[in-house]
Amino acid sequence: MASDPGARRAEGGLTRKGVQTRQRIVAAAADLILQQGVAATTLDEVRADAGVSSSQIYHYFADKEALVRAVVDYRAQTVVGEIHEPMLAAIEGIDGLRAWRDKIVSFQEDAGCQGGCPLGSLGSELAELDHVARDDVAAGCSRWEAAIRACLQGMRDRGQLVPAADPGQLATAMLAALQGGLLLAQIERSVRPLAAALDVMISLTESLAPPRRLSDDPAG
Amino acid sequence: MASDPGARRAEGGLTRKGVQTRQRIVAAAADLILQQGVAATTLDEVRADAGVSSSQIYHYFADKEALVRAVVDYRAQTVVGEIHEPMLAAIEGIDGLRAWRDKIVSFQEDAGCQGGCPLGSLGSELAELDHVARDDVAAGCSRWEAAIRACLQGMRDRGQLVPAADPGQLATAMLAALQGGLLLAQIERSVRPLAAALDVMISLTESLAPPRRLSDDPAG
DNA sequence: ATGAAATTGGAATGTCCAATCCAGAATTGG
DNA sequence: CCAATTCTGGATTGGACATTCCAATTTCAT
Repeated sequence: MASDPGARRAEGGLTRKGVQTRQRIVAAAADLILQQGVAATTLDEVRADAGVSSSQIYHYFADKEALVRAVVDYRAQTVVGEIHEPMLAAIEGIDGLRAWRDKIVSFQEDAGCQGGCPLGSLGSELAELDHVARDDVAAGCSRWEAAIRACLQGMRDRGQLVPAADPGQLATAMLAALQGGLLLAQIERSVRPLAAALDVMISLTESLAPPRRLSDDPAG
Repeated sequence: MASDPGARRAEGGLTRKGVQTRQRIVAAAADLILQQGVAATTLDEVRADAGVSSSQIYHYFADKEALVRAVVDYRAQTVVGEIHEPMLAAIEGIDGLRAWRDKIVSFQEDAGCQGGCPLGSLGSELAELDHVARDDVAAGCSRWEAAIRACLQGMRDRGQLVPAADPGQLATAMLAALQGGLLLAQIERSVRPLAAALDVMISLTESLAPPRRLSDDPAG
């Protein structure tokens, strides 16, 4: 009825600055949680790292649980939506898959194998404590799996994999190997298990390439 | 010098009853921690479930951290030492590997996919918070991996796998697939990812069987 | 049996941390 | 500019939980 008064902007009812502040809080919380887990991260640490005051957190989030859920959404969006989906969509063959593996391995190497998977470790810690958060993580994993499947499906459609190959099952196994490899790497503080798990899965994929035929054009 | 007085028994200086009480505390803590994680498990819950009083916990353990470390050792011993090592040692071929897979999958099915891996989830939650506990989990994983490797090595030695197969790398990938499958199953509340991951790894192992030769005895 | 030491019970303590409150500052549409 | 409303800051509160304390009981070697 009345015209919208005050400083309203986005749908959530936040001004430009408000959106920035909220984002700063989520990012700070996400970093701390990756480093030390949800339970060990206090809102006071988040407050300090984000450079905000205590009441600001409660201005944007109902409670810690709501902030954690925002962190889950943030991780799902960045890890899957902004990193893996584009990378996987650009893959055109086994070599692309190897480059994908190399990026993952060297990223963990640079991180000193700390924190494990930003999404998977959230799932492990929250699965039995917050069913909404678990569903959100599950949705992220589902998206991730679908991106891998689409990559493999594309390879099969282009004749780079035999028709008998099952992109769905392979994608599930690939994601499991990735998650397990990240976990073992975190525990062992070495990328060895991560690299081995991905290498085995990629070798398997390579073994599903159709046999070379004389009519194939090697320069294609 | 003086003869050992009082009710001393084992090396730890505990009587029979003391050992039982301590064991009851560790088992209760292990169950609670599997269900809801380390941070969400209070010592008061452990006290109630174990049927002991508060001071007893502090009689046997210096603090919560010490109890958690005891739980890690307990899990490593039961999961790896008492379950998987014997099972893997008894495997004689691909069929045995499939039976191993079936037991893991139906166990998780019965558990409603709750809790994930009793050892792996501890690793995920503790890796960045307690380096001693992380080392203990790493030692357990290392034993687990060795048991899988010995199983595959045995198959290769018996000529069930081609000489080019690498039991070390395969075992690492198998454990990663298992851990990742357990995590995804916990998040998705379905054994689907766990079954798919193990099936793919076992199919791969099967594909490493040497080709049938006419001189082989099909009844052997 | 007996006494020294281990074991047990329950109440008390102190700290940490999530969550609240209210007053003051910044922002924006009109 | 101005008034409405959002945004911000710091102090406060209340509860949960790990940890401590001491007295009472049980256990076991001799």
